[in-house]
Amino acid sequence: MLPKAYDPSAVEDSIYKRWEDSGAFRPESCDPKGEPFTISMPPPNATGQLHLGHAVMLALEDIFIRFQRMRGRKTLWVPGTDHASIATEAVVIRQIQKEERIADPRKALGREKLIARIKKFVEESRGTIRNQVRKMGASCDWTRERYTMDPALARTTYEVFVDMYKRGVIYRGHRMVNWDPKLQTTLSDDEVVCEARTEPFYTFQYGPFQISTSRPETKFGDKYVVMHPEDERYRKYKHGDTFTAEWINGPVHATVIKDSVVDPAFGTGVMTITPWHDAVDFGIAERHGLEKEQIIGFDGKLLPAAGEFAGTPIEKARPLIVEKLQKKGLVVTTVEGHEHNVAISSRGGGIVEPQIKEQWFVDVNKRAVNWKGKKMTIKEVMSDVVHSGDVHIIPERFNKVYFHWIDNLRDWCISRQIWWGHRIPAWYKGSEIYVGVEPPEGDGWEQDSDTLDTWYGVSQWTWSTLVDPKLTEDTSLSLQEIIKRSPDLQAFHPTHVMETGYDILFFWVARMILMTTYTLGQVPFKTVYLHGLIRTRDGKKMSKSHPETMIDPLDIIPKYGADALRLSMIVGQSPGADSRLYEEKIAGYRNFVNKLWNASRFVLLQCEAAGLRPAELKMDPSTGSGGKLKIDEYSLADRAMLSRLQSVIQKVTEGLAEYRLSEAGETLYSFVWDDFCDWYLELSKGNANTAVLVHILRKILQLLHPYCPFVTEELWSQVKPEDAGMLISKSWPEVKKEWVDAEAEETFLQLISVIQAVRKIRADQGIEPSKEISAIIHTKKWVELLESQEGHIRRMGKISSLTFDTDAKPHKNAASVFLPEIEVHVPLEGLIDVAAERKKLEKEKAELEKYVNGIEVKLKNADFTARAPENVIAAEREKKETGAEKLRKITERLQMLG
RNA sequence: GGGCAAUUAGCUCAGCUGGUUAGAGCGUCACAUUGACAUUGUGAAGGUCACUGGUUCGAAUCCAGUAUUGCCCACCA
Repeated sequence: MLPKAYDPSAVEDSIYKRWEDSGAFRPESCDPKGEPFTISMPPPNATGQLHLGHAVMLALEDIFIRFQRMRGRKTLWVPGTDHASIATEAVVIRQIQKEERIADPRKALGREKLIARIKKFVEESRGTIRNQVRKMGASCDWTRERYTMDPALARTTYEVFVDMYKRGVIYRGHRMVNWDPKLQTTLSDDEVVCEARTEPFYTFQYGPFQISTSRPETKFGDKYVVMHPEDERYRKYKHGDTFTAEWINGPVHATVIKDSVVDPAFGTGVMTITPWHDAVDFGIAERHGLEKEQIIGFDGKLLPAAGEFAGTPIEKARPLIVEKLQKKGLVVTTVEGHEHNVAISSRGGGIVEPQIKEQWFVDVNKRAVNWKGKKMTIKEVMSDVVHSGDVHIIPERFNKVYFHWIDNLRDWCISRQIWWGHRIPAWYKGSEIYVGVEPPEGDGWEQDSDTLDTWYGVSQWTWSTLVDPKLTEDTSLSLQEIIKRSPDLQAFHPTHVMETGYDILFFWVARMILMTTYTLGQVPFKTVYLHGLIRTRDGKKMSKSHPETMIDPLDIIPKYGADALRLSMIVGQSPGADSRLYEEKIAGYRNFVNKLWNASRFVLLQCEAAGLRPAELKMDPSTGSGGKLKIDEYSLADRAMLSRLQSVIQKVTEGLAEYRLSEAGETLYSFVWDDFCDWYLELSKGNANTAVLVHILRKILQLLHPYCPFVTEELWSQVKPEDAGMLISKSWPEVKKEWVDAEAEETFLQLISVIQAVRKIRADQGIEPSKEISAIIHTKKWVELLESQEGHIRRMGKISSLTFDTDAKPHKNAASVFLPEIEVHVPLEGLIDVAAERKKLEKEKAELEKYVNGIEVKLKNADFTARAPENVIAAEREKKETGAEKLRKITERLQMLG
């Protein structure tokens, strides 16, 4: 017999092992005729611990996968890890700095040794991650585990790079980049975050002009003044005019430039430019062919161009420069508290300095993708796949965000000045350049020292993980041949769902669309399901700097079980919205899991009492063969429950298929707790139909399995039919239409109403709960059904005597329980007054009739009419038709009321 | 500066395309409870659905505006 309480930590690990050992996670164990269903697990960074973000990702994907697997799809869920170049290198460097007190590990160790250290660190982390993923119950195919630094994935990364280079999509050029002086590397636009700072805003005299800036330290080399071509105030100055201005380190020869990016309304309408350190200025300089000069070094210190300030870090130089200008009398005004945005590195937290550097870029405007029979630009394809619905984003509102991002997308800087990652496959010899997967022949070639942005390689993840690694060892095969010959790639790509946090929609989801459409001519996935951030009870972000705010899945699982954790993150959450998590919530779902456990325990006890083995029990109420009852011989409660079960199966199946996990989960939660436990099991006491009990329990376990796989699998082993295998591979329950019995459900509700009414009488009359009372119940329509349930009603309502009287007339002072046919002859207040109810319905019906009969379409909004009149009319008509349906419903209810 | 979302019970949130008495969980209170389950059961209290207008027979739901909060985007020096 089962213990009284469920102890997840006692069984979870062994259940997981049984699943894994059985091969159930592999598509090869699924029905060979099943349609494939694939998910690529977003690879966690190989930096160590999994957090709640990973936990929610694993829970969601596991639910998708388990549901489809149980339905007979050939499911594949590919796990893996990401080398996470910048993040991992930073973690290891910090570790070395801390533990070995080496100030600059890069310098001290050199490239080879540092990489070796990182590799070792990553190996350990990956082990930890694998273990953590298992703890969550994730049913992914470990035999297909991948890592972004696998030789096979490195090969595909390089092949795509070389291909893009050859077709001119990847280019090398001097461009404005986001330079992180702290980490000594460039960053992509997405790795830069803006932070509002208030700093003084200075206006300086510059020749005849006044110019404003919050960054005086960049102004040394400024020798162009720019204004809007149509600014009347500066009409007398012509484009190309020159003049001499006294400036920080003496006079400069300046030139007037007219450009329409300048906003005449801002400040004085005139600005000087610093093309090397500002993207706008760079654009102006490019348009007019102006000189560019570097003022700030890559170490964040001023260069010789700053004269006496050379070598000073910029933040120190600023007040000194202002002071000097002040002495020269060139400061016009200083406004304190000017708010502007400062670019901060999301990686290292340092201030990002725009610099010009030679870097590798992906050209997003190159017409180089073959898509739907057309040559399109990367941008166009990225936009098209979402517009056309090839990729469907859940929740939909992220479409807008996505399109906005695409519209503003600029070339993607993919080179990073760090060592950990895929090294750029380019070699230089003097002015020669060679780009290829294999190093060039001959001496004197030196490889580019930079590595690729992590997101470049991992953006091929959905398909590079499916490439057959053996094929990539054969250097004579082209990438397209490898793709064609890889069986998994052919069978399982495109993947079905990409489930990830909305915070990496741009970093990753968009880039996967880019890289995969380019290389394969396929979308990487059909549906994008975005989850939100998990926050603390107060709605704050959980952060490493405040460990007390963190909930660690590995602390929670031993205490509450993986199932409870999963439920607490899924049920009651909607996609794309942030949610809060705290221990009481998890405890609530632990209680639910335990409730399920004990309900099963009760069922088993009933079987034992009847001398039956649950495994042998089969329910086939349609035939009634083998001495069993036919369904219409079942009790009211049995039929009502079986009928209710059918609609639950339908709702849950639809919900899961349409990614409405929370809704389906809630349906199950309330069915199990409110219907099955609180009513059906109570009614079964002393009069149980074990076949039905076992049947419903089995269906519940099946339906719940995607949500809480461990406890359901454990219980399944107790109640499963003899010939059935593990729950993980059991087929999903089907709706049996012939068991739907609306009348039984309705009557059952009446029965419950009677019981509740009696309880209420007791409360209202102040009758002590321990004391039994007498009640007379008159029924007309359902007298037979209710008579069969007399025992239950008496028992649950604590009624000492019940009388059924079919001929009784409705009593004036009787309190009626919803229907006039059931009356309780005890005066009481607060129950539904049938007369009032009828009146209300009649009024509503009359009102509806006016509007529903003979559809009169009235257009509500003139604007809409102008735009799409037909649509509006159609929509309006449809509305009226649903109105008609409502009318029908009301009429029906009125008839029921008599 | 642009965009998106949220605002419903003390707390966390449901409420789909407008229509029975606005729901759930937690918390609170009362009562129950010796055999599935105290990780329980039954019930109660608690909401003018942020505000103001509008559309409608009818609005938490649709529209407009306001306020507060949060997020994303952005080259205003």
